[in-house]
Amino acid sequence: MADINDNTKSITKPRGRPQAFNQEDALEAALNVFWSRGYEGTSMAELTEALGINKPSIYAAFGNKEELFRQALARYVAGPAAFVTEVKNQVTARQVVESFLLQAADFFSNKNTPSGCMIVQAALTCGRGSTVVQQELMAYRKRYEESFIARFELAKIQGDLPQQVNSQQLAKYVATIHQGMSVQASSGATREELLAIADMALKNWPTN
Amino acid sequence: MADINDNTKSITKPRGRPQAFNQEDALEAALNVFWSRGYEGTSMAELTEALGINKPSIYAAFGNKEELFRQALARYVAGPAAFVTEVKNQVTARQVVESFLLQAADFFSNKNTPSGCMIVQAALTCGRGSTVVQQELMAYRKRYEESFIARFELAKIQGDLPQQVNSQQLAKYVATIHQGMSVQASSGATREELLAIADMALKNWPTN
DNA sequence: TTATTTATTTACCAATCGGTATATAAATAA
DNA sequence: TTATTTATATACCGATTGGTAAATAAATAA
Repeated sequence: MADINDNTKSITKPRGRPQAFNQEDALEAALNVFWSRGYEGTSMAELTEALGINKPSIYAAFGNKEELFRQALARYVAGPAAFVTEVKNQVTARQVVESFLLQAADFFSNKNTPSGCMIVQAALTCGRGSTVVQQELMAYRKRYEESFIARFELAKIQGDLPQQVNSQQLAKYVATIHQGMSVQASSGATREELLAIADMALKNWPTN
Repeated sequence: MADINDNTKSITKPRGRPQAFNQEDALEAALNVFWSRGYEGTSMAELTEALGINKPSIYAAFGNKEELFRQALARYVAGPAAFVTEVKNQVTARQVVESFLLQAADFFSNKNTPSGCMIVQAALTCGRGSTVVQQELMAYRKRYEESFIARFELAKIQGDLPQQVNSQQLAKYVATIHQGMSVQASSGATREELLAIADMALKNWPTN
């Protein structure tokens, strides 16, 4: 029997005038602006300029400024910042954190992208009208921290992290280094300087 | 002979209508708004509300928004954040940093003041029109870092810090912890959590 | 008292903010 | 062709931004 929701024939061309821009490219351009200027520091005027698209087209494609920011943020997490999730596949907790901080040093000082972490910087402070975005970024940071806690608990079970280690504290310590490095990067710290910071923080790894 | 610029007789009352508000109190109120909302996140409307003064009086007393911010920042440095300078009077480098990070933990989590460090948060990202303020805050951070470098060099001369220590790297490490703690505090970290981070960072102190 | 000086209040300014109504252009469907 | 659908460009919206002109109030000086 034929499926009523059969969409296999949707190879047919869409009905009206085709979009004149590549939506992924536009989203990446928006990401770069939000990443370097923050949420409130980015104006719709600057976005139209950077995307090469007029405002009504942006609103038709992405909703509004806040929605565009959310989609840009999702792209940031899945794209340039994906290493933060991937490092958890390292075999030991120590290797996870080493890989995390060293890659962060590279990432934050990459001259082809804005300096520092978008999730840390995009709305640390903001006006009354943007507290929703501010809290969403806080929630992102909290979730990342919790994922490190879970990884450390796993490491304790697997035996590569001492039982007496406080996973919450260790995760908060690692997150703090990461966030501090982000501030340093946006203040002009070089790759070498960031690597030296990461090295120093890693000297501090708990042992039996 | 009488000094032409003799101002000793300036006990005389000023000429016109007296200021109806206490300028120091107003500046402190402005500091609190800028501290919690950042430079761009603070509007003149919110300032008039917080200071209880109309805009023309603010402009007459402080210049403009940018100047008011600068004066509030100077008050921040000389007042609540004065401990950052004072800790350098501790006798050893190790004591300087310990005192610095533990006091920062207290300071950032003080419930009577905004969370985190104004110099870190007030303009990490901003719109095109505020890059001057952004760079001034960067310069503040750089100066603080340099003052720690100088203190560590002194400690090496005084013999309480090993000669092979790289003062630049150590100062950058300490600054990174501080800045990371600031982000943590503005994300809701408690005093105890911040103290645990500081303790962990201090475990890492260089020895012979 | 009257003149002068300074601060406050009110009302306003141009520019910019995020967001949209309207008209037109470019595609497919019939 | 004509109708329908969707995207574009232009021009505009009310609200808010930082900042000020003008009128009034409160003090001292003469």
